[in-house]
Amino acid sequence: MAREKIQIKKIDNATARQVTFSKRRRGIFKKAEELSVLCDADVALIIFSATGKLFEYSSSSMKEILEKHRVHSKNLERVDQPSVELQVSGLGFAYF
Amino acid sequence: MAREKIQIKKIDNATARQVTFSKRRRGIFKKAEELSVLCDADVALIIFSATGKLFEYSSSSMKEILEKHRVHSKNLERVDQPSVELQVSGLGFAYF
DNA sequence: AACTATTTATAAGA
DNA sequence: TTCTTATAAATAGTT
Repeated sequence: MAREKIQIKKIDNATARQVTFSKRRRGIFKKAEELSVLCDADVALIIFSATGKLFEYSSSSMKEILEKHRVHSKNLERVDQPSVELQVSGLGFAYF
Repeated sequence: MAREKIQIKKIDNATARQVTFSKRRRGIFKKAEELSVLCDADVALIIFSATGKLFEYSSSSMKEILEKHRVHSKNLERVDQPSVELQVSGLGFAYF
């Protein structure tokens, strides 16, 4: 989202991909934090880099959020996609 | 990020909070999807609204990502914050 | 739900 | 990797 518009597909160049990963990882962590604060939501974000490195953010206890998630997942009711463009390779769900 | 700059604190008005939650939730799901595609990363995002409703996104199998996370968490090595501004109430970690 | 002024995120370059 | 900056994208307030 900057000097030039880019296509959302895997970045070929490994160095460029690493740079983008670092920048966007920071960005999404910030978004997660803002969402949790602004909307009083509980947010957990887990990211594994292509090299297997783990990065995580949680607005409260990761352990508790994942446990709450486990309980909710037991009684899944409906599914929802995040947006039309993201339905190709991504999976968006909403459980109630 | 729009007509006026806002402070990152809980939105008082319940209706406004719900609207912002919906907008930003879509935004962060998109960011999660883009990050996973561009950087070949595996991403899991779990959001509980203030009313307890669960929304989740995962670039691949949520179950598998959480299992991989569980294994990684067993041997935590170091901690890292996402950004200076986000250290107040948020928790940012990186395990290697 | 749609619009748009403005802020924010970020791609490319230094 | 950190900084800069032009531009794309997200979004706050409004309708």
